[in-house]
Amino acid sequence: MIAKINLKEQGLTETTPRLAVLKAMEANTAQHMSADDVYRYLLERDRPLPMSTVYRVLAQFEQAGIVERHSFDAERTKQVYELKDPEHHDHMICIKCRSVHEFLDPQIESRQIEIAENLGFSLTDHSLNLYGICAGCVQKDAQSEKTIKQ
Amino acid sequence: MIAKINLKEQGLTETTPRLAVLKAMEANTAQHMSADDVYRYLLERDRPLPMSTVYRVLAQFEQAGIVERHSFDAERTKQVYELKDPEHHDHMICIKCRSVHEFLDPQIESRQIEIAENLGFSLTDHSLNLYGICAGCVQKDAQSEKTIKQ
DNA sequence: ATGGTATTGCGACTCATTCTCATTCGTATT
DNA sequence: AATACGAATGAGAATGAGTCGCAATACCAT
Ligand SMILES: [Mn+2]
Ligand SMILES: [Mn+2]
Ligand SMILES: [Zn+2]
Ligand SMILES: [Zn+2]
Repeated sequence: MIAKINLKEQGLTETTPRLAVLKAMEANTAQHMSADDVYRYLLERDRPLPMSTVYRVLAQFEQAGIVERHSFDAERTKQVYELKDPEHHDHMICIKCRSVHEFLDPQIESRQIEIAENLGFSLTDHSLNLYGICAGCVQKDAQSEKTIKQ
Repeated sequence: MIAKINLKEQGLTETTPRLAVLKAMEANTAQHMSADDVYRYLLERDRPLPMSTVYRVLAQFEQAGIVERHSFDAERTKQVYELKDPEHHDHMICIKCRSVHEFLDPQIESRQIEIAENLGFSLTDHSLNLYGICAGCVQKDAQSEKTIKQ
């Protein structure tokens, strides 16, 4: 449940493109969306916005703390956005099916703070991504192993 | 201390470009080097290699497990490489001076494994980056605060 | 309405990285 | 030592995500 976002309260005037992008994000809270995902969503479900505007608005939203940007996928770096979770969470990404699990581990969170403190670092942010093979894909893998052996 | 690397043992024939890139990496273990850093290092200290070859060789090294690739810097994604640490470590990056501290925290490491297990994930890899302001930059910040107030 | 500021649309641009392909190298075989 | 053949390289073109510049619009306060 992400609180209803009011652009004005975030210091952004309510323009048509901004409202459109916000709607796109709110309609897809289950996913992490690339700029292109937003672009295509609006093209199909709403009104077309040029990519440059999509990027610009997402950047404005990021600055305003409305969305968060991530680069999963160490390699092919296409960045993705999601509405900012007032809590905060980290991500576990399946390298087979690209599915993403979100989690929050208090132990890890507090260790990070301790580590930073010990080094005299003033911690402002962090990103933790776990990569692996999700339960579903592990099973599929086991299946095809069998098939091959037959 | 990173063990002497033998290309043949890693399944790579010893060609001049490969040896050059390897030397560049070994001469700069204190840093995380971008492809361009490697390129410029070789240009100045050794023999010029085309960027395409630098990228190609670094990719080969990555596949062979000789180097690791990271994208620090959530924003301007220029990737960096380092000789693979047989231990493994995570990174804390100063957002002011771009300096990088390496650390390894057994608690965090083992929590990650537990988290993955609990979700049925088969963990293959992870990346943890802490962002903040390093001790040095915190001080500088404090200094300039004072100066402004005068 | 008027003027001034903020935002948008459009295309051009950047720049890291990858790709293509002709040439060259490495190595095994006659 | 010539030949053959796949592997690796060099040079530059191509790709593609993301950014920029700027004229046209929209928004807002007088
Ligand atoms: Mn998320
Ligand atoms: Mn490192
Ligand atoms: Zn999966
Ligand atoms: Zn610093």
